[in-house]
Parts: sequence; C-alpha cells; structure tokens
Amino acid sequence: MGAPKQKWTAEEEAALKAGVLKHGTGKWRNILSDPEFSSVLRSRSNVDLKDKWRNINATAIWGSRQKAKLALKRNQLAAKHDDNPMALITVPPTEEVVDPKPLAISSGTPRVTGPKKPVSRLENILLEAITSLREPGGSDRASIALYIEEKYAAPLNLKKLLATKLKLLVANGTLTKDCTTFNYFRNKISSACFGRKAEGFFEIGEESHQHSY
Amino acid sequence: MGAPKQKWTAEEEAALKAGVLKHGTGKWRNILSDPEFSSVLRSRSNVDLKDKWRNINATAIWGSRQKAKLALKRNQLAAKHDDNPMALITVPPTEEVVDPKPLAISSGTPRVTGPKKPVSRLENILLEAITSLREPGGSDRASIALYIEEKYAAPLNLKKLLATKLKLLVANGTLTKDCTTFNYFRNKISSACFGRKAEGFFEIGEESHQHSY
DNA sequence: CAGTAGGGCTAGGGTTCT
DNA sequence: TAGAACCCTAGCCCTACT
Repeated sequence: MGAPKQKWTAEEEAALKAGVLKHGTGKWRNILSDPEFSSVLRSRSNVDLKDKWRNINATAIWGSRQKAKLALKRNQLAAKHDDNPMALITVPPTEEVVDPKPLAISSGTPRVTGPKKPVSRLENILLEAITSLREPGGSDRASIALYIEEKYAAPLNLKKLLATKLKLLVANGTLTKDCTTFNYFRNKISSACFGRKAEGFFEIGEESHQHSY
Repeated sequence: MGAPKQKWTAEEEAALKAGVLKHGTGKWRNILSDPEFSSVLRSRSNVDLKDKWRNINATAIWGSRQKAKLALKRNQLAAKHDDNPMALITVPPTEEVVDPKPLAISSGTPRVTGPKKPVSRLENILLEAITSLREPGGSDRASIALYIEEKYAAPLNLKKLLATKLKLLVANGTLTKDCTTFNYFRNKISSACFGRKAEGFFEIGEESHQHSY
C-alpha cells in the first residue's frame, strides 16, 4: 500500500554524510533545507535522514542496531575519564549562514560522491564524534577516543586504531593535518560537495542554542 | 549536553490531572502556581503542562496527535447540535492540602502488551469535557456527548459508550452519582491527591469564564 | 515581556518488508 | 533471522497571537 520501500542510493547517502559534516548530527531539517542537498534528498524526510544515519552508524561498528544498543547498555556501567589534549580535530568551514535561499550550487557541481567509496566504518564514527563533540577549539584525539569508547564501548586498542586511521585519512587526502596545532580537517568531501577546497580551520558554527547545564 | 528528556512520572501526571480538574484546561500557569501542585510539578513549566496534557488527550481516543488532528479536521465539515439535559455532572471540590501519595489512576502501564485500554482513555476526555464546558449547574450527559462529538468526531455510539463508562466509574468508585440531581462527582483522585475523601456536590470554582461552543 | 495554542522537530522504541 | 526502511509517540522547541 504505502511506501514501496525506497532504497537509499549511494548518492543520497553521500549527501547525507556531507550534510552531517556541514550541519552536524541531529540537524536533519537543516540538512534537508540546505539547497546544497535538498535536490538529492528531495524524496526523503527529516525522519528518513535520522533513521538512515542511525542505520549507518549502527552497522559501522557493531553490525546492527540491536548489538549497538546492548553494547551501549553494557558500557554505561563503567564510565571512565581521561584527558590528554594534543592535536585538535575540527570540521571544515561551513561559513554560510543557515539560509535556505540563495547559494546556488557551484555550477556543474561534480557528481559529488564519485565512484564507489567504501567508506570504512570507523570513518563514520569519526565524523559523528567530531561533529557531536563540538568542542571549542576542536577535538583532540583523546576526546574522540573517549567519546567513541563511551558510546560504543570500543575495543581497548581504540586509541591505536584511531591514530592509525587518522594517519591513513591524512595520507589519502581525506583529512588534512594541521602542522601547527596538529589539526585535521577534511577537504575532500568539502571540495566535492561544496565545490571548492576548504581553507583554514574552523569550528562548527556555534549558533545553536544549547542548553547550558 | 542537552536535557536528557525528563519523563513524566505517574505522580506528576496525577497532579496535572488534578490541576486541570481544579483550574480547567489552559490554565497552566495557574496550576503551577497552585501550592497544591507546585511541589510535584516543580521541574515543569507551563508549556510542559500544556504539552503533556495534549499528549494525554491525543492518545486518549485516537491514539495519536496526528490522527486526532485529522479526525478533528474531518469533523469540522459537519457540526451538529442536539440538546437533551437530564443528569448533571460536575467536578468535585479540590480545596487544599497537598499529599503526594500513591495513587495509581490510569497511568498506563509501560510495557504491558496485549490490548490497549480504551477505558481509562475515555476518562481523560470526560474530565476535559466537564472542565471545559464549565456549565453552571454542571454538565449533563448529552452536553458531554456533544462536546466530545464536536471535538473528536467520536463514533456515533458515543452516547452509549459514555453511559456505560459513567456507570462503570460509579461502580468502581471513581465517580459518585448524585441520586437527587443525578450528579456525578469524582472522589477517587481527589482523595488520593488531596489526602481526603471528597464530600458533597460542587461545581467548578466560578472564577474563570471559558470559551463557549 | 508573559501566557497559551498549535505546528514542528528529534530521539528512540516498534513495526514492516525483504 | 537479520538488516534496512519506515512508523509512532513523548518530550521539547519555535512562532503567532493576544
């Protein structure tokens, strides 16, 4: 009757990821309103975006929502804390204000996602962590590791995996490492989705009214 | 991070219901200011009360806000009128004393499977109707039925359901039927919330003029 | 600015389809 | 049976109106 089950295309999924990078997780309506992605995600609702992102992340580490949930529950019995700020990792520009009007997509924007890019599982988690943390000045590796550990009960060797992964991402150009402050910033997706190369280091536009506690 | 979502407790819900009984719907600030409920509802805002009451009533008959809205819209295309006063139904006193005690009215059991409980749902509608009507001398069954019909496009057999429900409430002690004027008044909630049994027949404190339909 | 009504949004549990 | 897509609802936020 209702929906014939509309499978997500690689293009849509890429748009979603780029949208999360730009607006952060939980800003589904903003992503949909962004003329940058609205065309690709025309047939999706904000709830659809949320659900898809949940599926992506659930599968990312645990292979299923159920397992992720169980793991999360188990892990909530032990909250550890550890800090060791070193390198800061931030997300790219996104200077544009949240204005759902102008901003024509750079003419002939490359088909975005390009070919099959089997983005590894950890990468999605990384993006989620960085965007979710929203730490002023960016997130250091320790914080990211902590975030992932607490949320997903990642393996104990997470820090090592994380370091390796970050290095790899820098090597293949997905991330760029800032030599001065040891910052990483993504430029591959940004250049593909935003039609230009990201320059400089920015933090997430802090205009969302967060509850202070 | 943000607010972890504060779930409503059975006690808070009971206080809200009692508050609506006493002050009427839409008097959220009054309910909050009332020393009778201010302690229990300390962590809630007037908007929270409004939202919760909306959720309670939305679920009461239609199962969801969306369905209720659609039903209401559909029904607004046909307004019928009918009068046949007989028995008057009023709400009880609700004077003072705060006694946050047990009390286990409806408060839908969380995980219970099996068939829903439309019984306790109607109860909320009844309260809403009686308090909203605020008819001098109390509301008779026909008026209550009319109110519900107009607002919720209830099934045609509403009158019968209503009669059955009222009888049941009297039987189980939730309501008391006045043999002389055929009045009903609630005493279960009042005794549980206010720490004593309601006595005598009263009408809603005449201090606020409600919308007329 | 305050209060209410109503639309909208997100998170998370459930459900359906494959 | 698992996973992906979709549905439902509670709680909260935003805006318009008075």
